[in-house]
Amino acid sequence: MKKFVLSRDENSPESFTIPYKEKLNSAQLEAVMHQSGPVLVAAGAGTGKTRTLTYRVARLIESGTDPANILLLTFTRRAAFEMLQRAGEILDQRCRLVKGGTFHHYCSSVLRKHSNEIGYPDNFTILDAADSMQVIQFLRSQLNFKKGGKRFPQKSTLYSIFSGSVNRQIEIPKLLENEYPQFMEWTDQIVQLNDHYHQYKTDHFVMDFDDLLVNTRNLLQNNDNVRQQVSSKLVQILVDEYQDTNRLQDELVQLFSSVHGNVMVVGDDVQSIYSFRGADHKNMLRFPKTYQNCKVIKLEENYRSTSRILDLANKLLAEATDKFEKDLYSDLGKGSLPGLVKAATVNDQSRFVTQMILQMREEGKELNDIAVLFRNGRDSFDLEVELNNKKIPFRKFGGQKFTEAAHVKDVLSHLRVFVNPKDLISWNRVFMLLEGIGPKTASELFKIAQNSTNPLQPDLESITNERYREQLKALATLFRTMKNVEGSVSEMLELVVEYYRSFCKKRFDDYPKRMRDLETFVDISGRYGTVQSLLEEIALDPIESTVIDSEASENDEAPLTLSTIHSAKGLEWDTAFIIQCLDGIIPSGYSLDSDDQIQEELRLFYVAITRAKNQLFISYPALYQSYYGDYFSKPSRFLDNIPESILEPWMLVEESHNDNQLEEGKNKLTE
DNA sequence: GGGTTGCAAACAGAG
DNA sequence: TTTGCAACCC
Repeated sequence: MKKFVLSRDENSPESFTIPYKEKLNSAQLEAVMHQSGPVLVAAGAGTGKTRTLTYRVARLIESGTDPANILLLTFTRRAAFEMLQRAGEILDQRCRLVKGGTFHHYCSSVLRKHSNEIGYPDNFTILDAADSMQVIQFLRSQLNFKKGGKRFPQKSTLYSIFSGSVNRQIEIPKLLENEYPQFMEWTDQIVQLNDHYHQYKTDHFVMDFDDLLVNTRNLLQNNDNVRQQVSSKLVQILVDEYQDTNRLQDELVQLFSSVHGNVMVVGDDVQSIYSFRGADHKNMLRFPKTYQNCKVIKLEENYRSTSRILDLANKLLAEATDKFEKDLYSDLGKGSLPGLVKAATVNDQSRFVTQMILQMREEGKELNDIAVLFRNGRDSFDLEVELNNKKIPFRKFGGQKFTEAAHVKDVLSHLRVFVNPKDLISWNRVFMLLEGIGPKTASELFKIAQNSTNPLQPDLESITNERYREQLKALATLFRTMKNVEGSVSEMLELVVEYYRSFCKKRFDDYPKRMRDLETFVDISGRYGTVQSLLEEIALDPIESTVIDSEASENDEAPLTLSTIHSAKGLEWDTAFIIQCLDGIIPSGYSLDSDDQIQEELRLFYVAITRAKNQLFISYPALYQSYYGDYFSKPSRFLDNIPESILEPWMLVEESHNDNQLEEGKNKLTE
């Protein structure tokens, strides 16, 4: 095919309203002003990656690119939202029209538009990881694999296998051989189960996260009309956090940019921390080879952290193998020496963090300039209690999500069958709430519902069992009343929540708290236009638990941030605490038998450290309390070779009335 | 047969 | 805090 490029009268730099030259360094400016063709921006931590993307969005719009023809792909929805908001502030509201979001979001919107081309209706629903696992579990029990008591992999393992195979584009047998040799004897059964899983998803009009990417890729690959239609609207494509994209996403970028070829990817290979999800930082190394005439721009000056924090980061990275050589430097002064805090117990660690935060707040620091970072969601539990006691408001990112809690899933299942009556797993959940109904009866009822003219008002004639006939009538009534208020998402949700109240009471000891959660959920559900969009948004961007909690509280002080390191990616704070830096936590105990995985844990630790602008505390408890008992623990191996001149040891001393003279460099704890 | 209940065991990271 | 499994009731 021939291509004719329509030229446009570019604005001259002088006519821009934004003084780009003053706001950006030369490398950033080059990236922002780049006209057309592929570009790779290799950007170290804190070198103004976000700033560059933000200004580029504004610049493109100023130069006359229709904002609706710009696609900004980011790692989280929040990141896209914040960047476009910033762009809007420096330019104007046109920036809101830019398409921004994650790969999953964008693919989902493409698929809704073209669902018929791939044999789906447009009301397909999205399975989150837990839903997918339930489907797998259901199919597994149907297939009934049992053989001499040999262990068949758990549903979560099966899910990782299926998902890994898709995202890395490796066949299942090969993947088993490489990563799960202990399950190789089950290869045939696992492959068979995967086939059933695929069949299930097409039969029941559901897609999992991976399907959003795969189906979009397949659609664009197999249907040239659609590919042209989609990619001709993507005049400029920007991809953030490119080091954490996988093979499949790489292919998508190629398809999206196939008409215009204007694609800028931005990333930092040493911040690649998502290989467990199939991310391959070699995408970055490959990029210049895949795209001919690709320009490479490096951002190296760090604008975030003081040099003492960078010294620690650089020192740590010296241990990393397989990376681009890169030394971060900054002009922000030396700053204070990062501290390595040894606490006696987990609770002492929490008291230290809490008291430091209180002290900083006293000195005028804002809580939202401070973050506490950790490896696993549960590593902050003790601290959360301590913060609550001291009435310090916080928001937590990562870990268990609000929408993953059992009571929320119960309620959502009702909405899901309402939108997509073929969703068997949700029906099962709905039915199994009823007294006397287990998996077997639930499947029977599902069949009855499917064979009825309206599955939401199933034909109950054939049901002889009086015991649940009444309950099923109540359920049918619920769906009928929901239909009546269709259009008001909050009202529909409220009906479900009221219906659910008695089940909640029966199922949970802490039912008042759970009901309060659900009521808050009703309150915030007004922001979703339709039930379908509520379900979609929630699957692709689950609500954090603390959002629901803080919605209820009246405190308007900007809160402290607690976050897993993974969720803290791309963000920065004046002060950061990294807690639970124990060997076995970071690096995670799961990673110890593979060198590649330990390297990834090291990069993760690097990401954590480079979140801090001014002050950094790394802490660990000397005695670690696990559910199984207490044991003495060793600080992270990554700290082994760090000299005290780079990371200063702190010790915590209990305040005592007859000893007021504390030595220099020591800090005290008070009750 | 099918549903419920109680106990032992394991527990990442996220779209 | 959830999940798998075995023993126990309708």
